[in-house]
Amino acid sequence: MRLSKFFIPTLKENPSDAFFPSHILMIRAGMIKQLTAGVYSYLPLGLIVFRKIEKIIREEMNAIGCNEFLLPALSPNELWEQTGRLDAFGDIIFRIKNRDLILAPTHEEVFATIAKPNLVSYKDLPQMWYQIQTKFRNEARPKSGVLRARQFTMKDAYSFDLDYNGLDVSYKLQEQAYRKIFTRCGLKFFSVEAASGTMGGNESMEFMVESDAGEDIVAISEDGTYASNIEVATAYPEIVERKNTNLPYEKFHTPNVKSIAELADFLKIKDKSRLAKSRVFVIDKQKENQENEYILTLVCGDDEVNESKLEAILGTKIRQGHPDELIEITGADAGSIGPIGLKSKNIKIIADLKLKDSDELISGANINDYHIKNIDLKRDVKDIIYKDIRVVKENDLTLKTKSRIRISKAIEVGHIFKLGTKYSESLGVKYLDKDGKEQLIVMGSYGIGLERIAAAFIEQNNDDKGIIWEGEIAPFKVHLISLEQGIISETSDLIYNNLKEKNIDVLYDDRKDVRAGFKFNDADLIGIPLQIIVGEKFLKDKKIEIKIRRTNERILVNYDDLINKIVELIR
RNA sequence: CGGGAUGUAGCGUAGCCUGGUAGCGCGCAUCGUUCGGGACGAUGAGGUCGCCAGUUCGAAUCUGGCCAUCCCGACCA
Repeated sequence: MRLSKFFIPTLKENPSDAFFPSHILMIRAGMIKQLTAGVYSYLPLGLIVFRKIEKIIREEMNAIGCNEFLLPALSPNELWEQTGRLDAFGDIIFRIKNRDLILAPTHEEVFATIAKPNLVSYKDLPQMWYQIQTKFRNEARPKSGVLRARQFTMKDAYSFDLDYNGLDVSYKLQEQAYRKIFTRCGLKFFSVEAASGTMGGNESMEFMVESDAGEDIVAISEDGTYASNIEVATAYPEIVERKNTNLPYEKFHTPNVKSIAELADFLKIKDKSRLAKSRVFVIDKQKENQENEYILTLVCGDDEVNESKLEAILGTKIRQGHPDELIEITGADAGSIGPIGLKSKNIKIIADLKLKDSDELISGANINDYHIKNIDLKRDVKDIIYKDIRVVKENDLTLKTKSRIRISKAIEVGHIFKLGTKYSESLGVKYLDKDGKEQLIVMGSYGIGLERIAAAFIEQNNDDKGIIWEGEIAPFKVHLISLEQGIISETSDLIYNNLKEKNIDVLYDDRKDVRAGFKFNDADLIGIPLQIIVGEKFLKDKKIEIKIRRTNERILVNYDDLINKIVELIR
């Protein structure tokens, strides 16, 4: 491609509303342009990169026998009502105003409607289907460029199996394909255990790229044996040891003490582990004649409650109690709540494993400005349940190997789910087995965010000059820079044609009246791995300069050896 | 959805407090000089100052409403 004909609006200055390197550089290198919040136009250079990622994904999906489809983005409301996801997704779904249609945020339902009349016998299974298609999600807060957009490209795949053993096989195939895809895309990635959220199902795995621009938080062990999304991460519980002093519990006055930090200050202590932190959660009633359920959680003062773990334990959505509810339920405001003397009897108490049978604890008295000391959970709190409900912290140890845990931010580039029968049940996707008995098809679902791969790659591969492409997803292999007219232009044209003959993707900066420095800076910004610089300085000795973008290393080669050297460097 | 900020030429911004000719840098056009790390000089084009209403002789500037964008949080395959 000749740069004189290529539309690539590079920018010298940083756009004012971009903060992360990938966002800044994708705009500055002319890859994308924002149309409105969370919606981007893909410009030629960006599209070339996205297409290369698509090609890798397509090849790896086809390699495991996955069939490519292309489903519509529009989809009837009715279909989504059948699985209950019109409500479950809520505001995240874009709705068409003048038709009962939605813009699909994912495609389980639509694929299932194809499966239903066609996968009817055990002989039809298993099947794996996928598409690479535009998804629409009405994100409340789009951010960080293409990392969280309202319109984006996803590879979504679905497996249909006879039973759970079959699902395990399909899931494993997808997992292996994912590892190949991300490796070929040049990402430094890792996989983590994950929560499945509104997708349903039990087991799920996320593929993560560590980056400050990421929105997920992960716990990673130093010995490399453990990595998990913080939502489901567990650590070795350092039990708060019993002292067995058997002191009676005692109420004491704590004026204006509202938080654990203030309580520690008031008591002049540093170790907050015996200051049991209480929080009240509510499960809203499902029907009119039911009552709300309340849960009081206890964790060590320096820990936090992990609400997603709590939801998993309870098997339902929870919410934090409103301030006016708290008084009603406990008798006190947040800050003076504890496990003893609760006003309402209908409260389930769940304590973290670290507090198992602990004594000499201090917690709220359920009377404003009072706390209780010498609480012995074993002695004083009946019907207490111990569960792992805390958020894993930096320097915690892993459960199995006691390796130190690090907390980091990460970009989720892929997510695979063992869905099970959630959709086949609600949509009636069944087959007849060998014995002529009706069975539910067991499904899996597998997603990759295309643009996120590109953004994650740039997050991991950039410097103060720009992007540093490498490997298969580089938009071009070589950036040929011609520095003058006359003989230099002729030589450059020759090199350009030779490279094209060798099928080497080359971007040729043949622009006239553009000064050298401008071309060099554009080249570093766009970040093609190899630069060939043709200028008078070396051409007078029949030499051509090759610059390696990543290392800034410069290699001088004889004109006649250039193509061979380039072929060698690309390999 | 809650909190905060911003909106002035294609991009980055000053001016707003204290109302009176809309300014600068980059980019763009023409000419000349320059020509291996975002050149220099000269001339020039480009603006409903986010939108609507109000106050005023007069509003980019003051007031109110709306819209948009960004940041923090909530939410979130």
